[in-house]
Amino acid sequence: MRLKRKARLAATERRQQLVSVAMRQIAERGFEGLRFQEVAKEAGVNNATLCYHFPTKEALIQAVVGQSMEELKKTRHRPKGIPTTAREELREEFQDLRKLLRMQPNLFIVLIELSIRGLRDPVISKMDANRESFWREHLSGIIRRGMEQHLFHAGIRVEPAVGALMAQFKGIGYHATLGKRKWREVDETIAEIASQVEHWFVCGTG
Amino acid sequence: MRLKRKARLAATERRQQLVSVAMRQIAERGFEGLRFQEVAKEAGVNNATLCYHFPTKEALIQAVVGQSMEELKKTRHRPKGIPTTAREELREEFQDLRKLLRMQPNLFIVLIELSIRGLRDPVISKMDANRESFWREHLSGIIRRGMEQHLFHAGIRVEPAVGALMAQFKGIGYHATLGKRKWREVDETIAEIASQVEHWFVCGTG
Amino acid sequence: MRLKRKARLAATERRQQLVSVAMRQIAERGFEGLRFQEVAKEAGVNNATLCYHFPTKEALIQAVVGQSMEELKKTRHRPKGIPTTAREELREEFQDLRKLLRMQPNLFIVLIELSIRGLRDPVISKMDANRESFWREHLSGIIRRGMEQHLFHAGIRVEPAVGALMAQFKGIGYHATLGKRKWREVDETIAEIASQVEHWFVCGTG
Amino acid sequence: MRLKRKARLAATERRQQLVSVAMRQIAERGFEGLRFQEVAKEAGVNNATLCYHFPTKEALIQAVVGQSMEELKKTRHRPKGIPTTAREELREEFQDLRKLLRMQPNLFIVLIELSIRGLRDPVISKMDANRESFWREHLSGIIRRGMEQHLFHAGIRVEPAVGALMAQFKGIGYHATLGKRKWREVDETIAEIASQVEHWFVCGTG
DNA sequence: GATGAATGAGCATTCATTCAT
DNA sequence: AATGAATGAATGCTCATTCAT
Repeated sequence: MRLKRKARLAATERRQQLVSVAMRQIAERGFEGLRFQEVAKEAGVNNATLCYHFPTKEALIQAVVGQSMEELKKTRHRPKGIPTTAREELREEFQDLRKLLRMQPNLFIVLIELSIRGLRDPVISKMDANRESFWREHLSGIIRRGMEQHLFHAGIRVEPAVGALMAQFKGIGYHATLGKRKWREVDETIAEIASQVEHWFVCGTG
Repeated sequence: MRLKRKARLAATERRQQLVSVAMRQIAERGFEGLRFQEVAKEAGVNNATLCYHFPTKEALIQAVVGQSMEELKKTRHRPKGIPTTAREELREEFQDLRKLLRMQPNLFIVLIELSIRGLRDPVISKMDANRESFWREHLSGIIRRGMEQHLFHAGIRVEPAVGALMAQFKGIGYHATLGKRKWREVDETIAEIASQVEHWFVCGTG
Repeated sequence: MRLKRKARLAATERRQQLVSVAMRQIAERGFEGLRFQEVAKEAGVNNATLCYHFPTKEALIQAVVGQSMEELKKTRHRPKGIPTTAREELREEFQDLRKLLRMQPNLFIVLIELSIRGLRDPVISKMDANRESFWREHLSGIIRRGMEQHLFHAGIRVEPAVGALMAQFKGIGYHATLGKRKWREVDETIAEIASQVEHWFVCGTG
Repeated sequence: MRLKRKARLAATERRQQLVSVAMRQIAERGFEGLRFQEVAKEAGVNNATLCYHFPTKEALIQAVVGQSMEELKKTRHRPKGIPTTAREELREEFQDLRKLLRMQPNLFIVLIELSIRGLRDPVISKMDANRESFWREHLSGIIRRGMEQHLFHAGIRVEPAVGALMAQFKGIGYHATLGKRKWREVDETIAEIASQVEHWFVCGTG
């Protein structure tokens, strides 16, 4: 009936929408480039409405970060019914990365921005450290299982290997995300590094 | 007469100083966190003096970028009197990275910020692309020489290999810079990846 | 069914409660510091509920003012069965003031705020003027009766005397309220001024 | 030459002007009604110019308070070449008050607002307390001198007398300022109370 | 009677930039 | 070369108020 009145959404839906918009805008303009007004405008609501749902800019950013972490977990913790070899687990890591890069490119931008913010903001830093130690554990597990299964070389020193792996994964994400590369090129880079790593870890590939 | 009399510096010296301060502040607070006022204050000059030397914020940032590139080149293009093998060239790439990480940690922060900015700012994007294609050429050269010298596997596909190398270098820089790691850990990561790459490229290491 | 089910109060009760809360908050933070949100929160109701009962901030303030006036009258117009002398009436004025200061300290803050508001808000100004002329009449009556009863000096000029009395009453209230004094000090001040006034008005005290 | 460019004032002059404007506006609208924008507009400068000279609203208010105190002192500490009796000193207190009320009516509004603010703001409270204890000393001195000179009754209890005096002075200021009275009425009130006090203090006036 | 969601108008403050000196 | 004073354009945020339910 009214022309002006915006469709009144339930709080959760509206928040979801606002976070979505904010996330896209962060990917476009960066954390510091995020403008309250712009988010509101794009969401089609008033400035104050945004403040109603997220009382401060920081709160909005936190919500975006929270959702990013959720999406990360969603990809990682999918059900794996069939037990696999460590070699396949390793391959899947690369596949996950590839899938994520394609389906959630904005997520990577946000994560990179987040890492940088971690340099200055101890709260973010802590979150980042947690995520990383969780990931580190995960990768350690794969390598150890590979060695137990006698699929990986016995001489692998787990700690440095995990560090290298993580650096490589980050490198792929960083290189792909900030370089505006074509999928083909990204796929090749992933394939190349995956082969290299497999060659390095797995027995009998030399 | 005056006690507090500001040393009236020559333009180039003052500019040098201002760029230096700006670079440090960018490393501390990021590009978007850079504040004209703060740079001026830290440099001990007036707000307007900064504007005199760098009429816009963009100009100041450009100067910082320019100097960053200079420093990058300085490390890269040092005189290499003795001709070396491709294998040694490759090793030196990793050594350069290691040295740079240690001696110019701020430079990496600026470079990462720069990459992100490249997503939004076409001027920066262009600069980044130039730097990257230059670097790509350099790495291609090493690999090709390695193959010509029959030190590297004949089957290496140069393009993907270079892509992987670059991703790995970036990964190391990114991982080391944004993770507040200890030198020991960084060194191990570099060593690990360097071994892996060598193992992958060089004949007779399997 | 609901545990947190808000008691749905009758309109008058709810209004009473809200005015009470508002009055306390005005005493705490001043008229301009009064926040709709805060009143609602302290009353345990929603923002909009407050607006339902008091459509504008002005309406809420008016209600507070109204209640303040009621409380003032309550103290003043208590039943005085026994006829008294003007001297005793005068003494009682001071006693009333003393009692009111002790029992309704917030009331004084509100009244002072109100006077200031009267400088800017003609509605308040009018109310204040009414209250004052009513009070003026009351005091005039006492003085005139004192003179009729030959208790007070014959030479008293009623108008200036009333003005002085009012200024002194206000002074006591103001001094006591805004100075965070101890009761003992307040009592002494009242006693001193009361003696002085009596000495001035009443025959045979010189 | 330029039409738009405002005359560029020296910092102190501009600050003086801004404080003046702010003081008038505080008298008109109260401390909380003070609007940065309005002050700037009335002073004929930009919003940001005001911020340049007074970085926060609080700073501006402090400046106004500071100047108010200055003006208070100016009236009080004028040179009194001729030595006087305590009786004359007392009379002069009332004369000072009368003069101040006439020449600096805004000052009283600011002082009353200040007292109220003191209820909530400990900094202001402290300042107010200082001013009051200074004033208390001053009045005590007069009374004591009066007693030493055998002009005042020997039985005067100094502390309560000073308290009463202060309350009466405040009452006069408050009554005159917030009641929009005519000078004639104010003068009569002052005269009345002055007589009363003198009658009370001074020997042989009964 | 009560409320959650939404809003418009307004506010202090920030910041890069300008200009006369 | 350097600066103090000044500014316009934002920006995040507050608050009384509205409205459909």
